[in-house]
This record gives sequence, structure tokens and C-alpha cells, in this order.
Amino acid sequence: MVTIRDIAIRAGVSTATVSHVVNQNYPVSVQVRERVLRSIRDLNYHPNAMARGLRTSRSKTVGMVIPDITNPFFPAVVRAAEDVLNHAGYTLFVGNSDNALTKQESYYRAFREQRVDGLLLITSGSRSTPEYLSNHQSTGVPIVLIDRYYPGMDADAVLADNLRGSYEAVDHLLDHGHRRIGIITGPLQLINARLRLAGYKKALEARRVALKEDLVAEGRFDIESGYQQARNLLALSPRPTALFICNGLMTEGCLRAMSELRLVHKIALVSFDDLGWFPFAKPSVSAVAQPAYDLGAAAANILLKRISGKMTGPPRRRLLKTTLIVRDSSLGLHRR
Amino acid sequence: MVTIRDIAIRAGVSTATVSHVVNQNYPVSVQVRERVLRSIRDLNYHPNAMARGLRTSRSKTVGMVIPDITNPFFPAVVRAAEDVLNHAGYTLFVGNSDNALTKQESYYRAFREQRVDGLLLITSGSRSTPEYLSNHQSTGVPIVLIDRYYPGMDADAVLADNLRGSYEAVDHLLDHGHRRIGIITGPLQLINARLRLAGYKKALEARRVALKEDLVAEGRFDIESGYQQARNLLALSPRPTALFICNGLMTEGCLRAMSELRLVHKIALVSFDDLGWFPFAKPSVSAVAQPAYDLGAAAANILLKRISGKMTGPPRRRLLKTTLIVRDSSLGLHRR
DNA sequence: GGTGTAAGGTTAATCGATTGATATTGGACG
DNA sequence: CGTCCAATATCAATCGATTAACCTTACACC
Repeated sequence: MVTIRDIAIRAGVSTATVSHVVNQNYPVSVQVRERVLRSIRDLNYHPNAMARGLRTSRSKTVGMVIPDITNPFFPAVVRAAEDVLNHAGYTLFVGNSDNALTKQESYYRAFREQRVDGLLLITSGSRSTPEYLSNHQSTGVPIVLIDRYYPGMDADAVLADNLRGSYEAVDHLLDHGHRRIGIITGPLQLINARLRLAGYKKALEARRVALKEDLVAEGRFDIESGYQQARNLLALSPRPTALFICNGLMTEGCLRAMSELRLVHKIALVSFDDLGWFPFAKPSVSAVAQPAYDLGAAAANILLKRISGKMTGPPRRRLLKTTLIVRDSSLGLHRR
Repeated sequence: MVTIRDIAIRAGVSTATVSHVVNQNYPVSVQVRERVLRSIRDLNYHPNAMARGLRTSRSKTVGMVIPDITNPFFPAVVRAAEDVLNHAGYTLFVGNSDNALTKQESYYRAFREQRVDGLLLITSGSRSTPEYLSNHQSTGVPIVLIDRYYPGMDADAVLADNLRGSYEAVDHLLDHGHRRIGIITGPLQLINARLRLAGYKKALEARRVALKEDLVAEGRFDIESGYQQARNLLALSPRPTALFICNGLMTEGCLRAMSELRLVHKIALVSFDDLGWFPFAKPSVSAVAQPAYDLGAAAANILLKRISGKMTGPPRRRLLKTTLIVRDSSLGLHRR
């Protein structure tokens, strides 16, 4: 590998001068600058990020941990964060924790060891803040939580209004006369899964509909558990007349179950998360759309402000609105 | 931050000894080891990857560049690669190039500067090998291409059999009597887009069906271009009786166009890429399934072998089979 | 001509870990 | 009791960049 020393020798200057040219933070005469730049081009020199980072303890990179790269919601958030960060000259590295706390921790450590300047974290399930995260504050590396948070962890967070989103969804089903509404929740260690369940309960309460425990099934936010729990709920008698599924992947599994049981057109359905293909499903699927792009962009912006020191003080929590998109699956129109 | 020196002082030993304990590559007496480990735990010490990497020029990390994180195919490949690499003790960092050559290059550089031990690359469009990649070989850092390759670039590559996959798809449509088959290709700078088009042409030729240029539309492998080009093709008269769409995202756009024009049930459809929701679309969508997981896993395995030096010699190219999955959209069953 | 000052360069310490060379210690053995 | 060896531990150079402190010109101005 070609180093700063090689450039210095070839251009007949000191390494300090090369560094000044590269970083443009010190006056260098035009002739010298040209000579150095030519050598850099000739030798195809690129500074060693490790050496630089070791010296400056700053890397112009940001690490992001997401729980499931195959869940389309998260890539959408990543895209947004990336847009904002690239624009500001930062490189975003993504790690997929696979919903495992251990993997989340190992990515966290890997990122810290790479000395990322900031962290974006969509957490995996745990009711309490893992120790390494509560210890994190002392490091001075800003961290912004997205979509989920650990109760008691005081970091900035950008969240969707899960409670209200799911309240509206269930309220909508109640509006259409449904009284036996099944719900497939996410894993209840996750705060957003709990909030979505809470929205469901609140909506029922508001209409004085009794909560039936057997209509509440806990999934794992993946296709398989959506399928399994849908089979369970649909095997009840009397059957629920409507289902509220707490994320997009589980809705996919649920649809598989419903189509196997030939119930697709008999049961109303609303999904949390709006996936691109919902309009083309039969029937088209009603959904609570989350502002995925805005979540990512807002989080990245906050992170940048923290990194640059333009924002200080106690952690802030931003709550973004969801939108209920009504399609055929909740209207019964498909029963024509 | 706590450094190796802090540990050394607290444990009353030299930094060298601490290093030996951490890396387990040198005998250390039990008592000393215990003392050191305790200090490490007490102070919550984690080695600085930059310092270590600077010294050893090795990082136990792998970088992966994908063109579009919102296209479900790529996350599936990432998942596979990650499984294999994590298992071998490596951390995988992902960068999203957004189909832009400049971003691809900047991720490439960022990864190189972070001194990743290997690279997995799903390239963005260019007919020839970018200079930085042809220069890459001299660096000794192994690189494996996935899904696409640049002609003339000699690196290992793991690919799906695009030609044959699309041949089978089009052949299947011909089987069902279609003679006016529209195709929406990917961007033709991409080798796989060209191969899929070639498969289409070859299938037509084999049945002596004349190629009509106006039935060939070039998309960009994204939803929007799928929508646009579908509108164009469906506006032709006479209309094509079938469409072959060269990736999953464009199929989503195409379905939107078809549903706007109320043609969903009138036009046969086959998609390259099988997305999870295709069975639930109306009609369910026939597709050429790519072995996404196998692609990622195979590539990661080759990379590991190259890193460890267990595999040497000239680049190898692996071709994995695709599978045609026939559903309603290509059968006309939905016209009942 | 002497002096002050700004511009342009260089020297060398430093970041935190690794590792080859070297020192120390305590037996074993003749 | 010396000598030698193995087992452990330490010393100090090193990786490649950054940057504070310092040096050298050149020129302006009195």
C-alpha cells in the first residue's frame, strides 16, 4: 500500500505538507500543492482510515443496526438515513442483528471499535436496557434510537405513533361492525409491539367491547409466526370476523394461512406497516402506513446535530404520525 | 476511552502481557491472566480496532456493496452472506450504492480504508470494469462478485443462470400460445439485464417467432420504470398478450399500471425474481425464482477460502440454477 | 539596514495496539 | 554450586496519519 511517506518523497516535501494538502486546513503554495496532488494521482494514494482515525479519533462514518434486513420496513429507513448522511459527507455502515440481542451487541461493539462517529439503532427485543447501552452514554458517541426504544434508556429517539396508529386501525374495524377482532402482536418484549397491543385494547374499551384473551396471539414479527398464529386464531370457534396484524411480514404469513383455509374473502384484515404490494393482493390489504423514510431521515438529522455539537442537552423523543390506508380487505367490498 | 495501557497499569503488568492475554497467542500464567481479565471487565475495556488494524492490517471484517437495499432480492443475499461470515467470526458491513457508480466507488474506498479483509460486490451498471476495480487485484484483498459481473474483470463470481431462467419463462409463455410477448428489461449496461434479454430473444428464435423491437422496453429495475414502461407497452396496438418483466420491483410497477388500466386479468405475466407476496397477488404471479440465499452463501464461502488462502489460482465463476414457478398470471386460469 | 510579521515548510510527538528481541526467574541437573 | 533451559514477562520499534511547535524566508516599513 502506498502511504503518505511515499507521496512526500515523490513530491519532495514532508509528510506534514502532504497532510496539509489532503486536508486543506493549512496554507500551501500553489506549486507545492500541484506537485503533491500529482504524486497522489500518480501513485493512486488513499489515506489509511485506521491511521487517521487512530490519530483523530473520528472517522466520518456512522453505524446502523437493524433487526431484520429482509423486512422491507427497515431497508426503507436505512435508505432515508443514508441519503441524509451521505449528503453530509458521512458513510453509513449497516449491520443486521437478526433480532438477536447477542448480534446486536456484537455489531455495537464492532462499530464502536471502528470508532464510528455516531450510531443509529433499531433495537431488538428486551424489556430493559442492556448494560452495554446504559454504559454507553459516558463514551460521548451520540446514539439515536429509531422505531423502538428501551424504557429508561435516555437517548434521542424517533418513533412512529404506534399507539394511535393501531387505535385507528382497530377503531376502523369496529366502525364496520366487527366485534370479534383477533390480533397478532409482535414479540411483547418490544415496546412497539406492546404499544400496538395497547392501541387495540384502548379502541375496544372506547366502544365497551370486552377484551377476549384468546383473540390475542403473540407473533415474532416474521412470516412464519404470522402464519402459525393466523392458523390458531382462525381455528377458534366462533371464528374472529376480523384480524389486526401488527406488522407486514406477519401479514404475509397470515395471508398464506387465509388462502390455505379459503378464508381470504371472509375475514376482514388490517395490517400495521404498508408494504408496496398490498394494493395488488386479493383483496387489497388495508394498512397503517408508517413514515419509514421520515423516521430514518429525522433520526439521521438529529444524529448529525449531536455529532457536530449543534444540539446539546437532554435526549429528545420525536413521535411521527402514521396513516390509515383503507383498502378492500377491511371493507368487505371483496365479498361482492 | 480506556486503553490497553490502563489495563496494564491496573493489573500491574506490561501492555504486551495484556495483549497476549487478549489474543491468546502467547503463554501467560494463570494468576496473571486472571488479574488482567478482571481489570478488563472492571474497566469495560475494548481494544481499539483502528490501532489494531493499523498494526496488523487485518480487521476480521468484510464489506459488501449492494445496489438497492429496498429491492428484497438483495437483502436476501445479504442475509445469507452474513450467516456464513458471522459463523466464521467475521463482521459484515453493508453499503447501499443506490445503483450509482459514484456511490459504489465511495463505498469501495471506505471499505478499503477500513481495511476490510474481503469484499462482496453486487455491481452497479457499467459496461466496462471501472479503473479502481481493475487496479484492485494488486491489493491482495479478495473480492467476490455476486449476481452480476463486469466483462473482462477477473474476480471470482457467483451468478444465477439468467439466460436460461429467462429462456424458460418466455418459452413457457410461448407454450401457452402467446406470440406478442412484451418484455421490460433492466438497464442494459448490466450484464444480467442483457442476459435476460438474450434469453427472451433465444426463446422466440427457437419457435421462429419474429422479434418485434417495439415490444422491448428498457426499465431501470425499479418500481417507477416498471410502471412507465408497462404503460407504454400496454398502449401499443395491437396490445401484447403477455409480458415478461425482468425483475420483481418492476413487476410491482407493472401491476400498478395493469390495475389502473383494468388489464390485470387480461394479460399474461411472468416476473424474473420471485417475491414473497406473488402468491397473494391477484392473479398470483408466475416467476423465475433466483437462489438468493445460495448466491450469498456460496459467495461468502468462496471469500472465506480466499481470505484464509485455502483457495488460490485463477478466478472461478459459479452459475446457480433458477426455478420457474408457474402461478395463475401466466396460465389464464384467472380469466375464468 | 534593522525589525516585525505573515506565509509556507518541517520536525517530532502522538494515537493504541502488536510483536520480535530481550530480560528475568526458578528449577533441574551434573 | 554453577550452568542451562524453559517459561514468562517486558522493552521498544512499528503501523500511517495528524498537528502543535518551531524554523525559514521574503517582504514591508520606518
